[in-house]
Amino acid sequence: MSSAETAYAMSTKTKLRLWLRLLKVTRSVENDIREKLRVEFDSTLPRFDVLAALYQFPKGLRMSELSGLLKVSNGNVTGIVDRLVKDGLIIRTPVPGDRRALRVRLTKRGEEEFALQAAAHEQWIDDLLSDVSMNEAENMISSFDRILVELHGTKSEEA
Amino acid sequence: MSSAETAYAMSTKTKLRLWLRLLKVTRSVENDIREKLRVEFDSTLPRFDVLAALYQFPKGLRMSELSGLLKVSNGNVTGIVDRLVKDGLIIRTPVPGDRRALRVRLTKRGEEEFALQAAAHEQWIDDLLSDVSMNEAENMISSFDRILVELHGTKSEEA
DNA sequence: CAAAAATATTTTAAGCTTGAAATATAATAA
DNA sequence: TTATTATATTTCAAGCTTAAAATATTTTTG
Repeated sequence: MSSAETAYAMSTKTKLRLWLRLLKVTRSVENDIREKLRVEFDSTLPRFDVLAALYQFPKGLRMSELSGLLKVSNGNVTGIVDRLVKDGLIIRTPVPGDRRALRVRLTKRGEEEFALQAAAHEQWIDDLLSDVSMNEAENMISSFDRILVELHGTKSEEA
Repeated sequence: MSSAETAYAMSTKTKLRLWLRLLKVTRSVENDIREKLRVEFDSTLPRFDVLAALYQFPKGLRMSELSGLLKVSNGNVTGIVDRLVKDGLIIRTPVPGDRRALRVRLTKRGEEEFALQAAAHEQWIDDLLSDVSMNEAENMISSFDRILVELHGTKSEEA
């Protein structure tokens, strides 16, 4: 094996290790947040994600915009939206001029409820990552931003 | 607002940003791997995770050891194991001396099949993270290791 | 205009996930 | 020994997730 091959193999193993750590950290934090949403707000992570997306778009989003933003399937969003509508946190309204489409937006109650959840969520994350220094966080953020460009770049090159 | 409060708020926002990037990268890679497992091996991430755990323990694991290792619920593992058994990749054997317990291990076929999947998986990760330098990867790994200590430390202190 | 293609959304089938309840067995205590 | 408590696992109900099929509507094309 040449030294180039050796270096390549090392890098492969290191990347695999990186991925496994990334996964472990993410799952650990996710499990924590999931549990807290369940206990403190009787809610779930997918519901939180939908509310968070709609909170950013007060005028609402079409179902397809919502699923595109969250990077989940259309059919998936349908079910979550159904339940949020039933709970009175969001509403579906027709889109004038296109009878196929529906716009979804937060109700007053949904907005108030999400504001509470978002504040708690921010604090949970601050606590969970309390050990991370500002400097370290910023370094990781820029690493991730470059990785994300690569991940999406690869994808769009394929298309 | 004092300058201490300002710094605190900045750090909170930075950590939230870090968490959102972490989540985005992880989900993006996961979606990619999930798709590849589906197309190339007609399998899923949870199945891969179970096989990977069993591959490390040739003598097998009890159901509860398996769910503990994977950090998922007991009932969850039951279903995944059911399907893997049906596909002939793993087997359940009784534990001598304890008729409540079952040990699960890979079959010959399961071992061979997982070896193929693991090799492909390693390559997929290498490709997806091709933009990450060795140095960067190692820095992130040590950051994550410290974060993981914190995450688990917090948990065990609570208990 | 009428047929065909495209778009927006929902439904469906199968699998994943959880917490809680149910079973079965084992260990402990009275 | 028998009742109680603990442990190992499965079952259950509810919700999340996907890809593919089905509906409904709009746009494009012939």
